[in-house]
Amino acid sequence: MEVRSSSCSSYQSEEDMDVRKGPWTVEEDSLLINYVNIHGEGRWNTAARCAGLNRTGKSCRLRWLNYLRPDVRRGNISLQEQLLILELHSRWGNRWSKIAQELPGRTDNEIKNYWRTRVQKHAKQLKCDVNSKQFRDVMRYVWIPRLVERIQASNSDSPPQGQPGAATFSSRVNYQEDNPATESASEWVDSNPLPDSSVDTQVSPVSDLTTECQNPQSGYYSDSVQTGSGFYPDNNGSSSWDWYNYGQGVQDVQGIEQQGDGLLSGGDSLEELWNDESILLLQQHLMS
DNA sequence: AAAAACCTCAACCGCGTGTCA
DNA sequence: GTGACACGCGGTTGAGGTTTT
Repeated sequence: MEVRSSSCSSYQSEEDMDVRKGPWTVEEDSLLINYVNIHGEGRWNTAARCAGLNRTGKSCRLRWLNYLRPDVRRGNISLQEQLLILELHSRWGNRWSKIAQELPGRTDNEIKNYWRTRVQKHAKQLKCDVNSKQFRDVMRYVWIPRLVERIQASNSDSPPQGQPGAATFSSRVNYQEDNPATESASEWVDSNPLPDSSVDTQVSPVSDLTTECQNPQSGYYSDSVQTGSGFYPDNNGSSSWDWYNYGQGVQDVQGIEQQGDGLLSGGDSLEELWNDESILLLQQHLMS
């Protein structure tokens, strides 16, 4: 398809044009793809004009980044990705674009949506604020360790073929090969037992998350939960989270876990880590 | 089978920041 | 210094799809 360039010469402000909004059509997508293939990303207002799109530059940029970009990855968020999101959010808060940088192919929008629809839903179920200490503790001492266990299990049992939303470890590793600067959050945590505002510039060797997960005794989570060292929230960054008594948090949640078997049931998605009983137990604990 | 409730996610909006003339 | 413009980010919305009643 030919990229129209005639409209490029005559500038029309967005106010002058009757700018289109709403869902993109296939033809609009093609126009934008063609334009970016030829001219590259950036200068979105110009792109909108020169590609003959009756859209704002902002809209073009968003469409490209969230949907049309060739490396954008769609489909269910894998367990590994869920783990990364939880870890990174606990460190960086709602800095979605920063978190997205650690999940190649995922967009900030997607991660933000995931957080709002899945994670906040569970906070609601537990009748606590998603930013409350209680919910953070639950995430940190119950949810994340269970996710790690699930990842270990699914990795050691059988290839997670056919599982809903299962991006395999190998795909995760491939991401890292594609993007060597990307480090595993688990590894980061392992090598950074204390909060460190320098994390932004840190580049650690690429790790294979599989290896770490295959060895629960040496894994970060089991160690840290037992010893009270490890994954701390960051009070240096933009996150508003405070320091808190990590050891007490461990005791709290261990108490929850001791209240019954099946606190967290099996399943392949993060949602399935929760069942009615576990929610009830956690609610009771949070009330006390 | 139909209506209501719920969920997901693409897209929009407002605001802050950076750059340049 | 400052105004205009482009860009990027996080919050929010709403249409459409799915599930429940």
